[in-house]
Amino acid sequence: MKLTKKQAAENRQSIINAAGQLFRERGFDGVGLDDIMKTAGFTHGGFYNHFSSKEMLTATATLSGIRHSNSVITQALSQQTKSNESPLLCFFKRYLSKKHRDDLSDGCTIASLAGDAARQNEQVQASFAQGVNEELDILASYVAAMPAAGTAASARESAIHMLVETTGAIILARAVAKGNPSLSEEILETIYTDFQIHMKHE
Amino acid sequence: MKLTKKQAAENRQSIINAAGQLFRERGFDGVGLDDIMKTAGFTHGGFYNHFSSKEMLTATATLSGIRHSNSVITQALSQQTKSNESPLLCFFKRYLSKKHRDDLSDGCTIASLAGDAARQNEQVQASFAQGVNEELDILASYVAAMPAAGTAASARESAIHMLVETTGAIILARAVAKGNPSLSEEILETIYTDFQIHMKHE
DNA sequence: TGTACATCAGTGAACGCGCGTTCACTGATGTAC
DNA sequence: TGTACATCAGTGAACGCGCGTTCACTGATGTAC
Repeated sequence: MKLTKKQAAENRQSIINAAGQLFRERGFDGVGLDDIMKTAGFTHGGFYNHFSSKEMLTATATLSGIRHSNSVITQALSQQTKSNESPLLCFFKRYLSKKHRDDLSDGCTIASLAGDAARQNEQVQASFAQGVNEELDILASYVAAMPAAGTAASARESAIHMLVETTGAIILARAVAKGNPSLSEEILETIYTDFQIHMKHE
Repeated sequence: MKLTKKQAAENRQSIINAAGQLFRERGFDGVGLDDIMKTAGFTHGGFYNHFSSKEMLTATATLSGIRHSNSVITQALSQQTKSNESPLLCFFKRYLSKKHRDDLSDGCTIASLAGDAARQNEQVQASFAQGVNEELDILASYVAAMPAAGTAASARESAIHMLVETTGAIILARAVAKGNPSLSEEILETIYTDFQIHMKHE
């Protein structure tokens, strides 16, 4: 039962999407091809018609997942907010919320998989780096367009800073959430409050 | 061949130490009890004489690993540096170095395992949270003792900030190291430079 | 202090189970003529 | 435009292998008397 090229491409994308979701939830090592193919709606023997190995899927799903998260950011930054709240601060509020902390499968791919990516091969890390760079570009171009913007170099530095603080806070908040909920919230709130203060000064 | 209580306790600690090192290197899911027991110098059947499950070892090795890292920090902060450089800044320089980034097995336990800890049960996360709180205490009491110190609350906020930035930077730098070495270094340098500037202002 | 026995940290083999990968087979699609 | 055939995305079963866990056994230690 051969499929049309379009149908085959759609099925391939289903596998990538299922992998992205499950990887974010359980990590690269915590998910089998069996789970992924079942989630995508197929039997797992057919996996190798689309990818040569689990590592190839890992690299593909990583970039696809980060790009999906990035598109959410782009959308959030382009939206007008009620009141005169900055869209960036508004996004940080959502990003540093308990809701996002507890939502592994639909949340930020960088935050969910950075720890795992450290132990992956060059190919997976190249995908990860590509996604990170694209997010930095989004943040830097937003900062550069702000009223009190400095140089392009300082915009990129700000972007790196924002990325490190937001992902770092979520990663740590998740690591202690079940064991010490108040510490987890304290971390998120401290970093968010700091963004609030910083952005009023600019 | 029963052993003295002292010998048995030492052997138990060997297992914990081996687990800590291997977990930092390869993550909780990436290491088998076989590897751990072999590294500690035993056959793997004996594991259950010391721990009731892998999860119990995971919780124990996590706290032990973080405490070991914390003792390194305490030592670094109490040391006088040549020139009048701050011991804290000096520690950050070492923490945010390529050497530390590439040294998973002897490096910071929080940074190596935060991503994995997010997917562990309450018991492991309680250990993780305990270790994080102890590190925050170390940093906060150091900040509180600085010449320009503010309130105790602001010292803790500073500590959380430092923890999030340093671990966040190392985690992201590791995630892209093999795929984009210059991005990896850029992240480390940007965060370190920011600490330099901030600490001169205080 | 000596003796007899329970304890328990080791060993090494075995157990199910899930994993990544392979393979023979199917049958609709896409291509060559 | 029709026909004949190669292609290839599916299925479902099988393969080794490594994992966490269990178990029978060993023999020195620690304890009860």
